[in-house]
Amino acid sequence: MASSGRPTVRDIARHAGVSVATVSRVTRDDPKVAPATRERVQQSIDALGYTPSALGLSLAYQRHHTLGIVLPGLGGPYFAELVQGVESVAVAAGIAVNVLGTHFRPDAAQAVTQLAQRTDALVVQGGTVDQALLAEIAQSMPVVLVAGTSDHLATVRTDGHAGSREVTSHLVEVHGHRRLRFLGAPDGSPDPTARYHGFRAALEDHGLTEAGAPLRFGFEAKYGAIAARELDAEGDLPDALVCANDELAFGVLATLPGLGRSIPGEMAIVGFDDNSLAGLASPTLTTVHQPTFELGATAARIALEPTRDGAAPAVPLPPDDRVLETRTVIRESCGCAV
Amino acid sequence: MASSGRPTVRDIARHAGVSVATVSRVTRDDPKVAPATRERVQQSIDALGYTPSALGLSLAYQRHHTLGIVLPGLGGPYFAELVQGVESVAVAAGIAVNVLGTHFRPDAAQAVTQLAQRTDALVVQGGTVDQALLAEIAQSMPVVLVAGTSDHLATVRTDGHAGSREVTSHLVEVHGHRRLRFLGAPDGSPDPTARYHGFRAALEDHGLTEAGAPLRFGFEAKYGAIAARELDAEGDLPDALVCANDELAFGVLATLPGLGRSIPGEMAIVGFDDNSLAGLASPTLTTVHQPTFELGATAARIALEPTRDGAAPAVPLPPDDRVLETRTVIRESCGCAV
DNA sequence: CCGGTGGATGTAACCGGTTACATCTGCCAC
DNA sequence: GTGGCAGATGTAACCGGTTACATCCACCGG
Repeated sequence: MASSGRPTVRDIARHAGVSVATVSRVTRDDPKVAPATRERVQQSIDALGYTPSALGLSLAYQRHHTLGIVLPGLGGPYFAELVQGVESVAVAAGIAVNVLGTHFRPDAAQAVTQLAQRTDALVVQGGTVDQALLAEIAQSMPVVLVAGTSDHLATVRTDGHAGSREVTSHLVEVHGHRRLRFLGAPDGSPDPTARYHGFRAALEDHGLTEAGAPLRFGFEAKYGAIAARELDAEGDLPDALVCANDELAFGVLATLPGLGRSIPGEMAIVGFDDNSLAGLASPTLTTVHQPTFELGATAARIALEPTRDGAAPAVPLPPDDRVLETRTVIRESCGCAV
Repeated sequence: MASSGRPTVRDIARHAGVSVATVSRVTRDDPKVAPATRERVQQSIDALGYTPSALGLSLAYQRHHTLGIVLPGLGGPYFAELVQGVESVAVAAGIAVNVLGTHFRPDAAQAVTQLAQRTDALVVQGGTVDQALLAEIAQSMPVVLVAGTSDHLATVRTDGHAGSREVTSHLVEVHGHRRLRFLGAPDGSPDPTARYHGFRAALEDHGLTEAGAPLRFGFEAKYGAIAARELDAEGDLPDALVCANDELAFGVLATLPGLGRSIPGEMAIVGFDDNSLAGLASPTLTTVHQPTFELGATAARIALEPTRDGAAPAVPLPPDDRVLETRTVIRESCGCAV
């Protein structure tokens, strides 16, 4: 039945009049094949259009040559850039990337468990998966947590607390703002939480303890727009708005001026991430730069390290905590002229 | 060596004192097992923490229980929503989704070929993969092209030409604009191309043949911002700007007003897609609604259809062309008061 | 008492690769 | 002429599941 479906090693072996071992040697460029035989096998391979099955290879090598990455969802430039960072490393190592979005999936835990079965290592965005589950998975394969902290896992993150504290201090010290609010839900994911705490720390540094409650919203641009409309409807705006990420800030930026409220005239605004849009919108966005691409690339490097030389037994990763630098980028939206 | 690594069927069989066939019957809920035996096997399974290997299952069933989706990249709400549509169908069918971003990958063709090996069906966004390659893959597995046309493939799309023509006509007929420009590179992907041609058709309908060249930019918000700065620098704005998607429109919206140019006062603007942000920004965005989620869901349904009952031999899909409805949504940014 | 029946279980082949080890060949040195 | 060796190739087991078919056994009716 060589006719149905894709040809297999045994089809090639029969066609070329050799054994499967020899065919395998040819496909793997094993030098222990006589030139004439190699030539004959190669012709059969070309004639039948043979490609080794990924499934068979995975089974034999006990390796999938695939890296899994778990995110809440695919929306927004942060995740897009993170994934690109991961891919840049994986692709260079000849490893495929498998992206899983957990947002809106009730069966996230199960989906991650399945993903773990189809991959050699996992890169997980903080706040997407229960840490107990992750710790268990991490016992049998490399798992790297991005933008989160853990006693048991390898982590890669930036210091959101310090960055947020610094940019908030700028608003208070340089521009003299005193009524500041935070936009973004400071619970759930570790990143927004750290940023909120940095914001609070800066306020306390300056004796501003009466800060209003954070505006609890999701992290996509549309929530920035919704928040902007609410703020406008409330009447008086705060002096400055510290957003959990740039996306939210753009949502505000695309809404408030249209409602007749000037930025930064009536209200200053700062973001977090330093998106590609941050330096281009008007006013340009004051924000905290974080190396998102590098975050993904570093996580991928750590995750793939134990898998590197073919033979390694995919040992679990030791706990570790790598912190990448952030940098405050002052532009126009805080009120600074340029 | 039952101690190292995950337990297999044979480990369970030994532990429970039965054959592998019986273990397999228990895991598959085959009724042909005596209750007492089933109980004993189940205890061994629980004791050793056994889960059938996805790899073994795939090999035996010749099926991956995985659907692949190919996109240019993960940026922007359009793709996020498309993926969610695909996932909604796949997850309900107990099928995993594997997302591949081809953007910035020099080896896109190879990556897609690999993906095809690890999945049962493919959903491909138009303009990401060479059609000849797709046609070849489609001979051995179901492939659905989203937002593209083809003589040889099953396709699902919306009529971007008609939608774009309609919204452009609105700008001309209702608001009397005569100097219109199109934002977005009208080559490469089929979607922007169709929208550009619809735009041109509307102009010709009204005898406006002197339209300027399209502003050739990518399709992310940042390019909207760049275009806005260029337009502002040029001096006089067109009467109206027709954007290839909402993202671009928001880039413009987050930039031009800050440069002192009012929208829609000095220039009207319309988008395409009807993002979640479209009704929230200010001015609210006039745009063409397209059922993005449904686009993904429909594509997934078609792709998975031949795979549905376990036994089917994954027959290639017959060529087909399904067109989903679009609807023009008039809001404020075209100049209409609300 | 014996043959037939059907339910429970085991054996072994198969899915598509890799690879340890065995075998076969030709050549060389003694 | 023969033993040893090395290089080329084949055989068969293995990775982790499923499943056609064989086997075993208890029970039944004649």
